[in-house]
Amino acid sequence: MGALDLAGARMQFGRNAEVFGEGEPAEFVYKVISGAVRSVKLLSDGRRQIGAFHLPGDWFGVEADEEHRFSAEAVSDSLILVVKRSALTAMATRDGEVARTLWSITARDLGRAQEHMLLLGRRSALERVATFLLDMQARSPAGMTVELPMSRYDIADYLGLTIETVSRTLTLLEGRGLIDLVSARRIAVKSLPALRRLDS
Amino acid sequence: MGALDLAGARMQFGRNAEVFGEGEPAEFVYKVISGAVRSVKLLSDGRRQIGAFHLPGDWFGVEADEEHRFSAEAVSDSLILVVKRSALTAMATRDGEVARTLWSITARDLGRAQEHMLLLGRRSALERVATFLLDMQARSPAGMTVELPMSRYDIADYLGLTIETVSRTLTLLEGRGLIDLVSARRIAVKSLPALRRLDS
DNA sequence: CGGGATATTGATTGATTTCAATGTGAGTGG
DNA sequence: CCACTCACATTGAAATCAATCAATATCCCG
Repeated sequence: MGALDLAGARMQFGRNAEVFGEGEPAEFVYKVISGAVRSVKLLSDGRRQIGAFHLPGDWFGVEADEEHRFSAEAVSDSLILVVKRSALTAMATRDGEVARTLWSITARDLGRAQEHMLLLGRRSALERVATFLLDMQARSPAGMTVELPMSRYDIADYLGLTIETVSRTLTLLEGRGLIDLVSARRIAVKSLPALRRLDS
Repeated sequence: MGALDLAGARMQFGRNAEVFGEGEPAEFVYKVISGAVRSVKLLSDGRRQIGAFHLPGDWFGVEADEEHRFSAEAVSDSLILVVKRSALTAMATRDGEVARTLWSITARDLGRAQEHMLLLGRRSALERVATFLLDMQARSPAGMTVELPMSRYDIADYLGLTIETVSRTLTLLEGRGLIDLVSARRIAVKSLPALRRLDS
């Protein structure tokens, strides 16, 4: 994905700062350099659905449409690469490879959304949390210790659960010896296979 | 979307016939001419998640990747336009507009998946069913009478509910005077605004 | 006119939410 | 350096909504 990295500015966003809002013109595309970003939709009654977490290396905010379908907020202090979209679409009309890359990013997002859909369908709290931990582990730099940049509240809104249920489920997994709750934001995976067995 | 319609064959699929399977090479792309198609993922324990219903005019099975991420099955007897994918991607490398169209289809799928994600998140059965009815109404040819090509079982697996809950919720909506259950597969919407109020 | 699949309705159970209280930990100011 | 505080997290008890188990009912379709 080299081509897209060109001509971008690096911007710092503080914890909870909004990168862009739902419905805003999709003037830029973004890439996480460090930190973490969440894609958020808010319902009228205040309920919140987090569509995805974006970790270092992930592109986000890439739309085929003219406006952003989600808001994006920094989960923790984050460094973000910001690239002007018009430059890209102009390139895409000339350069087939750029066009193909943009399509791939959208397709990858679609894959993620579909997986997430599956997760939110008829799955128990235990399955949801297990799947979430496996995903975070797989996307973590390395090792069996996972650093969670997000709060329980974020996790709950991502999994379609309450913070209490997330908390209880983590405690349950610890009780079964599958994980170790080193601290609230740091979880050591003791048995990947056992977690995978919960992931159906 | 004219360009994509070229060079396709029309194929008939009977009720419940598989159009393609999850993991199969994505050799063709498809468009519903008449009937209805469901995108399906199966979990190991038999639970099923329906990712989308495709109605006449909808493209489906368009992948950026080399294989299909869902299975597709005819909900009712359906006439499907089948277009060789290699022809398209070849066109896409030469013709920027075709590339752009393919991207748009994927982006539209993404939008649908994201909406569906929202639906499957923390929403009550009443909200899910109301949203489903509104969506079907909006996609229906015209009028306030919606023909449902799919079974309660399909609806349940689409909404992440059981058939009993779907059935009870429809009965509840009828009791409240928002809809009329003309027959199992035909629902008359009596009050669009009232349904919308349930859609948060 | 059956007959089997599909749908509705009823009773009960159970998982998750809700309400409520307590615990923990990071950052701040005395 | 320690106590304080506020946000975040855990734990407990009760309520609730949907799932499950079970029994009809209805509708196509042959």
